[in-house]
Amino acid sequence: MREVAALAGVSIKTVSRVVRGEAGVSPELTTRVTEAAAMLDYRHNLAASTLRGHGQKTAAIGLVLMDVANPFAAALHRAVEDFAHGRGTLVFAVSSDEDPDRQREVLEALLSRRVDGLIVMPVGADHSILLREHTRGTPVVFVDRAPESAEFDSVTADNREGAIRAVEHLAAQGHSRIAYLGDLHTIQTAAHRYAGYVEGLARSGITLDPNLIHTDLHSPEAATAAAEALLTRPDRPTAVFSAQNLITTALLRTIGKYDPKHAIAIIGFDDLPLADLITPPLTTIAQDPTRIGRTAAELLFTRLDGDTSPPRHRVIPTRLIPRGSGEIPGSTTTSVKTPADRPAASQHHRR
Amino acid sequence: MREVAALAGVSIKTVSRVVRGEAGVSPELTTRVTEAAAMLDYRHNLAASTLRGHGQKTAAIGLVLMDVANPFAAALHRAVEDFAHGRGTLVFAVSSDEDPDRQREVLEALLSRRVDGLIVMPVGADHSILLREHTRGTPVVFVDRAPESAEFDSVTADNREGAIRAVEHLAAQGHSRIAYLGDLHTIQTAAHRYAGYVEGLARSGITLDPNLIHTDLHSPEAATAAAEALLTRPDRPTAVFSAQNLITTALLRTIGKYDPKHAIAIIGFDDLPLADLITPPLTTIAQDPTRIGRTAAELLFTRLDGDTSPPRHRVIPTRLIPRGSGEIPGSTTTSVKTPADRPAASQHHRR
DNA sequence: CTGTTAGCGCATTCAA
DNA sequence: TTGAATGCGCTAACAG
Repeated sequence: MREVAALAGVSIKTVSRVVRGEAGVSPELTTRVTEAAAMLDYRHNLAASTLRGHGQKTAAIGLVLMDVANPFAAALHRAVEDFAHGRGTLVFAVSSDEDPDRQREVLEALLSRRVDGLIVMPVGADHSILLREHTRGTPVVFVDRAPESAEFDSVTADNREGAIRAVEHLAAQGHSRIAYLGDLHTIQTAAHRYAGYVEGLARSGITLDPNLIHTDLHSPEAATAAAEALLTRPDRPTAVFSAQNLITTALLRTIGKYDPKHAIAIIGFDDLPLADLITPPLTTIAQDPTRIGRTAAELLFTRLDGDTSPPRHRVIPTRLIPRGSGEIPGSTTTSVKTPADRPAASQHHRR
Repeated sequence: MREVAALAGVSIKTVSRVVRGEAGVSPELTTRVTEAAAMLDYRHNLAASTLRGHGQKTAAIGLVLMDVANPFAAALHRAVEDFAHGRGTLVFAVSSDEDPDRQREVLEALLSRRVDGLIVMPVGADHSILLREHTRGTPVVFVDRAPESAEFDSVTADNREGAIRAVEHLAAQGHSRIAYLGDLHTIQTAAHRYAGYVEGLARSGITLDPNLIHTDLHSPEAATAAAEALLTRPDRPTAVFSAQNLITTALLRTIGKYDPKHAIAIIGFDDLPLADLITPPLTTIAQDPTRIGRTAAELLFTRLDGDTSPPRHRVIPTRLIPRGSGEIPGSTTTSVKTPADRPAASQHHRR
């Protein structure tokens, strides 16, 4: 900057003004400075600028996801990026892998780079780092999962409601043996979806059968094993509610072997890219990651703009997308299969 | 930091040493400093540290993708993140949307934050910013697409070879009317895949038919329109090579209407998440985004470690994954369909 | 093993 | 409208 000033024959401060686009520099000097900067390959150093100026803002935010490559997370990331881009802000997206230790690492890395704010898909129950940082003045928004302590802003999908709808939808098709496959119970969304499953059964007047419930499925292998266990039972379920993306995929890969006629109804939580192209087309409870991300970014930037009102908790509705797999009918009664049910069923699962 | 030093009763430099984990501080002072830091909620400011210290490294790199939400890009991102994480480096991932103007914007944003290096999926032909930055000393690695000027390191998939393999595979199943659907010709990968298509036809002794070729399909709508045009031709193709992900998806969504019996063979470039679950299972030329990303990160960090050898160009092989759709046989001759071909065909497209 | 001094690149006083 | 001084938070080089 000194060199540019020298070459342009002005003071350092004038260069600073031009570079930052401040008003109050004569056009002539402006062009002289611009040219000198170009000539010297000068580039403004935002880090140094931040050190001294404008409220210490780094114009960068941190986004902690379970995995930047997860489709849900990636869509959310994109929405946050777009909003931030409009505000001249860059986003550091990092993966926690649902591992509290790794989350701590990445949070420290983010914080030591003095990000202006944080959007976090929290893992684990220990949010001490975030709490400390929050009281220190860094805005924090939770996404996908709400904190136990409602001190942070949050944006979540309506997991419970979505799960209820899924179960009621299956019950409405005549199913009463509805199985549940879900992720780690420690993950809040999983817990909520399970609660919704239970509630959905209750509302439909169906008695919960523990034999049809598999939780804590956190790997494709575990999901596959659970699906196999379920499908090989003598009294196997007529419908399955799969409460997570990867579990649904594992289920779909497994079910062909045990249910070649597609007699078992399936609803998956969270939409899948090619859900409409598989056989039968997959009925899903779709979340809206783009809207969740945008909403989270909105909340964060509102805080960055100085809003200090009480924490807000936004809940984004889910959407049931009936495509076929969730509309395969079951027998209306639990124990007896009337012949009348057969034709209807076959109509649905025929290609 | 000064406050921490005061509270711990040491000099500011000692605090610096402790915070940075430098050797040569007595255990006693270390704990005193650590406690004081905790008490004051002190956090190290990496930006300021960078300003003064260790070769001006910010421990952040920039990753310019076409879209952080694109599955290929997201997988690549994750690989880069993992490698960078092991080196204490954070990554700014941004989306260019294949738009040169937006790319310029995000590059400026990245560069003004003084990232240590750049991994870029380049768009457009004007790489002046990158060239300037490169000569200024910032390592730049191109991914997915190689620069015309071979001055930068690059990591690309073997697009041409993959396309050749796809076409030869289709030809080997007896197809000779093999259509091509491809993205914008200005995108290097698209051009290479097209070149591979042409070469594949040549090697198989098939005369190229311009009527079966649709390029510059850069939106789902364009892809759908092209697919419809192709499928409603009187002399429609018996096989289609779809050279891009989104185009393949559009094709699959369209083809059901015109080819309910699955008589047309399809190979798609780039693997799809549920490719194995659709009907018929989709044969693809799979890239390895994880390996591409890791390799790019390796090259970048090698440069950051001071390697100044000539530019390297790594080409990552693709893999043909036969799943069914690419193995649907065609008639061995172009004009005559012998009855003998029929049964074989039906075997394949039956569910 | 510890402390002192100087200055990274820039923006903010305040003065001209 | 422009410029000179001062310091942001930190670390390198050099003492002690």
